[in-house]
Amino acid sequence: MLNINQEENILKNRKVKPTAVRLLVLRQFMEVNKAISLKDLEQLLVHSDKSTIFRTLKTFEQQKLIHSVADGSGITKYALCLESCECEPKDQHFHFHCISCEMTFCLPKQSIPIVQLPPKFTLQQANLVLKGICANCN
Amino acid sequence: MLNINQEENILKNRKVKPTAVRLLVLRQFMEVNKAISLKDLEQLLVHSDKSTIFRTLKTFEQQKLIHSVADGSGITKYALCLESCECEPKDQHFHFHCISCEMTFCLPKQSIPIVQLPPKFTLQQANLVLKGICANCN
DNA sequence: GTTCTTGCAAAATATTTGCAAGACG
DNA sequence: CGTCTTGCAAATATTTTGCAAGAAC
Repeated sequence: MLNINQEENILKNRKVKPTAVRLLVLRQFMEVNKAISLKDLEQLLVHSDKSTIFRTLKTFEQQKLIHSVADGSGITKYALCLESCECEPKDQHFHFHCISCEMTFCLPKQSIPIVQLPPKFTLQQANLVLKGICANCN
Repeated sequence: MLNINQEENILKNRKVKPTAVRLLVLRQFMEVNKAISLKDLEQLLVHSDKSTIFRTLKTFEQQKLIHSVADGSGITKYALCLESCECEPKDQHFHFHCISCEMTFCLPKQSIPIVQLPPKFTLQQANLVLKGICANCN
């Protein structure tokens, strides 16, 4: 299928060898459209090993295919880096965490707020996590 | 000392019985002036038990004396709720995480950026974590 | 064959709970 | 006494690594 080739290309573009598990993990990210944890993936991909998925996440993260999201749930989640997500020198990540269904979504990119830092502090990345109730739960 | 009474009052004001461990934990928060983890406290308060400190943190959090900080380090940290930190319906937390020394500081309150949420999403809290290099490491 | 990936097991790290003894009123 | 707090031990959850077998090139 063309789809598979597309996913393969995504990986190749980031210098990640498109192995079976990696394609499965990438596909999950593309399908769910929200931030998911290692455990989530474990349960979605019952035939792949936890540690393999773990290392896949680290590889993806390193190659900027995904980024980690600390949404305060205590479990590290990961989300796809879309075009609207610039995983570059000055990262900016916006996420919404629903305190009802516990889902975490990426929000479309918006301009970063101007925040005053104390003297001599230099900024590299900004993560904004908004919490509340999502449309489904409202 | 007057100081102790002051700390006792802080606890009493939040309906928390000022026990020995609680006073020690509160004092640590007031002294360090940054976000600290359970493990940090364990090491600072060698004579207090881990689980007691843990429950103290939960109690403090519930009574809005402290709030948790997900700074992406993988370890949950906690920081004092100062006057500048309104742990109320519309929470806003600003933190700075130094990727060099791994310290996490509370930033003084600033107005939260206006962020456009998708339809039917309602906002209750906003957490902004900025990452970079702090003054000490710069 | 050499390098990279995978699965299994297990280690390492973090968080949380059960329970009985003790403190406090 | 009765309630709340504490320490100890241990369970649970989460993240991470070692290693040998297998796949890819």
